[in-house]
Amino acid sequence: MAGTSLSRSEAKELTRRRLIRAAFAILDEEGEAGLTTVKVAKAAGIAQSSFYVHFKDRHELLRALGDQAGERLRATMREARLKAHVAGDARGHRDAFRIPLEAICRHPELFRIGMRARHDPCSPLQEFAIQTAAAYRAHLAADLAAMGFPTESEHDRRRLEMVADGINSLTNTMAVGHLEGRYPDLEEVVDVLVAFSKGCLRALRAPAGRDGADHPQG
Amino acid sequence: MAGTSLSRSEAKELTRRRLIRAAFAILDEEGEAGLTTVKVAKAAGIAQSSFYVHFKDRHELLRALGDQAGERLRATMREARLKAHVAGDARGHRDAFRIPLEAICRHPELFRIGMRARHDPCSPLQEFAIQTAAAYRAHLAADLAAMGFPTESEHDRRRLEMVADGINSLTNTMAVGHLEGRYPDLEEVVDVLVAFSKGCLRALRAPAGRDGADHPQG
DNA sequence: TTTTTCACCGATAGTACTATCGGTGAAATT
DNA sequence: AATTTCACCGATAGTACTATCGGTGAAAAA
Repeated sequence: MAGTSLSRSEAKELTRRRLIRAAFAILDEEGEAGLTTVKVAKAAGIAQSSFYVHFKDRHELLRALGDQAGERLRATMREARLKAHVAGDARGHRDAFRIPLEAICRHPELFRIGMRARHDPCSPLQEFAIQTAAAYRAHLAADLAAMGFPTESEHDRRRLEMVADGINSLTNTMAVGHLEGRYPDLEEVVDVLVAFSKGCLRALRAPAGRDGADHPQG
Repeated sequence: MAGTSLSRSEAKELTRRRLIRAAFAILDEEGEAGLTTVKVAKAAGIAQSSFYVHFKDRHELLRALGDQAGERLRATMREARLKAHVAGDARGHRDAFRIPLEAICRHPELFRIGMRARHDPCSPLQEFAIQTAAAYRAHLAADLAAMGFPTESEHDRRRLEMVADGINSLTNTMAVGHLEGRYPDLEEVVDVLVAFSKGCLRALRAPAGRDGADHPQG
């Protein structure tokens, strides 16, 4: 092996990274209930008691996991914004859906963990998951406004939020289907997402649907 | 109090029901990690050891919870089918979205538990949650086919599944938003769901979109 | 009335995990 | 070279939960 001798701080940092990597793997495979100091330490190749050299307690590990996941997410969103700006209009539109899908596929374990934490009230990661969803929603809402959604009235803005929320969940659902092998062609997934959003855009730009004047009971 | 004297089997059945009710409450509030025999028994007002009079072990309780949730869901879906058949076309369309939403609002704790279990590999309820999602998807796919989605080719059928999957997740997401108070008007939620699905229907019935002939890479 | 059944109880053995403590040897510092 | 630092170790106290066991009293059966 090359470079066997590491400085003490380098070795510690490496061990810490091993712990976090092991924690993500366990979190993905066994859920939060399976994430014990015993298992994480063993998976990282150190004694259980040495876990506390790196983290004050179990809770601090979870906080570190959330931080790291958030960091990775922000990087992905920066990248997505950049690419979308560079690309043209129609192409940028497809990218707006493809890039998040690709990001999910790059780190599916992180995505799955987030999906789980989203609805788990006893998870320290729940707050992170909710903030993540909100951030992605805001990201999307800006794109949709640029696409032509009206944003004048209070009603319009709430509807925009609902649509962004919807497209977010659609993206997640399609990603799950893709990861489970049900929708193997990612371009087809993008097609469906585009159809959903474009269809919705068109339906909502037309002032009223076809069922009633506005909506029957206010 | 009236009818204080219950037969032994009646009293036992009542205690069992108290246990299940307590279990659902704890599952909703604290997640599956908080669902211990200690807490459930205490919440139901019996000794921890007496838990085992009613259930072989902790796992059997979870199975019972899944069974009960499934039973309630099937009843809801029967009801929805019935109402949709009775109602006319345009009205039935709105109902197809409103009825599941109302069912969710009737038992939000059950819904939340399902959402959580859906992505939790160590949950005995995961299988139930996945089957529930699949059943609802099938239910919806039939409705969509009736609405005019093409179902001839393999490609069409997969796309139909994707759309059903999508509408399912949209319904869930809107329900969450409604339960969290972000989308207080249920009719508006139905509007958005209708717009999504009708828009998608229209976009997909037209053979190709506007970005490319079919989809670039096959 | 006498006997049996059984839902419930308290106590407890066994298990798994958290977090602390003193010890150790190699890296870092002096 | 002598000393200090500290990442890691094994041992262990403390905690929470699961599941079993023998006992109890009232309902049910005889």
